[in-house]
Amino acid sequence: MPAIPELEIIRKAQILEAALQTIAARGHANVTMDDICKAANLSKGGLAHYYRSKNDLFQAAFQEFFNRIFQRSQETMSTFEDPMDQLLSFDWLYDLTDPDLNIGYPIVFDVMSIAVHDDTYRRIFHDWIDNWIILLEGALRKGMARGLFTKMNPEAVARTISAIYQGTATRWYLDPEAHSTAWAVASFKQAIKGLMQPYLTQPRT
Amino acid sequence: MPAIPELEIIRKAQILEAALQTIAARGHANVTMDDICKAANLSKGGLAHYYRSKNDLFQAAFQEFFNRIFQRSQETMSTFEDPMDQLLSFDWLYDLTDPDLNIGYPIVFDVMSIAVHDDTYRRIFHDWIDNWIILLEGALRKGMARGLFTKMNPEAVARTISAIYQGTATRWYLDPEAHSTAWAVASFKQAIKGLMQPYLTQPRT
DNA sequence: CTATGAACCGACCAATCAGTCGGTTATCCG
DNA sequence: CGGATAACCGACTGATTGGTCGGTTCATAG
Repeated sequence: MPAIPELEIIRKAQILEAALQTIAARGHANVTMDDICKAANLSKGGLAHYYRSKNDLFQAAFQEFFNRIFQRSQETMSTFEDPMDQLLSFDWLYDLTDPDLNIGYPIVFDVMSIAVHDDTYRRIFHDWIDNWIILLEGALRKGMARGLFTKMNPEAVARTISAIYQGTATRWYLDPEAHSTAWAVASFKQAIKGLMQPYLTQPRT
Repeated sequence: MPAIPELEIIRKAQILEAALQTIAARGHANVTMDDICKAANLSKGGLAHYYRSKNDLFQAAFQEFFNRIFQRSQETMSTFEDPMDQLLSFDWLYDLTDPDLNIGYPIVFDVMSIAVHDDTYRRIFHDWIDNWIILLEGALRKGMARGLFTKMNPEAVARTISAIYQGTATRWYLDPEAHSTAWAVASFKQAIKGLMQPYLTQPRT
C-alpha cells in the first residue's frame, strides 16, 4: 500500500517535468536515463519503478507536453469572442519569455524528427495537429454561422491557417537573426488575412 | 600518389550518397558508422581515410544535400518566366515519387532537430533558407521592376512565402492521411496568392 | 509487534559503437 | 626492380548506457 495514495501521481508528474526539461535542454538523442534521474532527484531503480523503459518515459513526456499545449491554446482562444480574432490568437507562440515555449519548440522539433521514422510519434504529431484544427475549425464555423464568413471547407482552411503558424514559427525559432518577432507576427497575420479575404462578407479591416 | 586523381572525389561522393541514404532511411540518431560503411561498400578504416569523424561526415553529407536542393530549386524556377509563376514554382516539393524528396524530408527534419541544440547546424539551416530567399526575392524584384507588383519589402515577403511552403510541406509529409497532396497544393497557392494580393497592380487572376 | 508489499537504491551486466592502429595491397616513380 | 606512399582492411579498445536485480526502508494492515 502506498503511504500517500497520490504519491504515484506526484512522482510521475515530477519525472515527466524533469524529462521534458532535460529533453528540451539537450535534445532527445543526447539524453540518458541518468540525466533524467538526476533532474528528478531519483535513482535509476526509483525511476524504473514508474516507467519501464526509456521509450515509455519519453512517450509519456511528449504526450504530457501536447496535453498542456492544447489546454493552453484552448484557454487563450476562449479569451477572444470575434472569430477572426480567434484565428489570429496564437501570437503567444512568438514570445520567448514564455516558459512553456522554451521547452515547447525543442520538443516539437524532436517529435517531428522522430515521427519521420516511428509510427507512434507520427500519431502523436497527428493528434496534436488535430486538436489544433478542431479549435480553428470551431472559430471558422462560428464565423460562418454569424454570416461573417462565406461558405468554405472549414477543415481545409483551418489546416492551412495552422500550417502558416507552423511555418513562420519554425523560421522564427531556428533562425531568429533573420526572422524577427516583428516579421513573424506580421507574416502570419498578413498570410492568414490574405487567405481569409475571399471568404469575408465584410470589406477588409 | 593516387592511382586515379579523381578517386578521392569519386569516393567522397559515394560515401556522402551512402550516408544520405542511410540517414534518410533510419534517422541520424539511429545510424552507425558501420551502417554507412556497408552502404558505401567500404571498411571502417577505408571510410576513416576520407572522413575523420562521424560529425565531419554528417556535416558534409547535410551540406551536400542542401547544395543539391538549391541547384534543383534554381533550375526549376528558371523554367518559368512570369514572376508570379516563379513564386508558385515549388510544387515539386509535393511529389513523393521524386527521389530527391524521399531523402529530402527526413534530412530536413533531422537538421532542424539538431539545429535546436547545435550552432553549426543552425548555420546550415540558415544558409539553406537564405538561398531559398534569394531566389524568391529575385522573382519579387523582377515583378516590381516590371510593374506587376507594387512596392514592398521583398525580403520579408519572400520569407513569408517560403515559410508558407515549409508549413504546408511539414503537414503533408508527416501526416499525409489528413493532408492530401491536393490540399497541400491548393493551400500554398491560396495562401501565397492571398499574401500577394495587396501588392498586385493587376486585378486578381 | 509482525508481516507484507510498495517505494526506492545503486552496483552490476551486456550490448553498442566511435575511433585507433598495425598490417596488407596497389600504384606510381626513379 | 625496389622504395615510397596512397588506399584500404578489420580486429580491438575504451567509454557509454539501458535495463536488471538483490537489497533496504518504511508505512500500513492484521
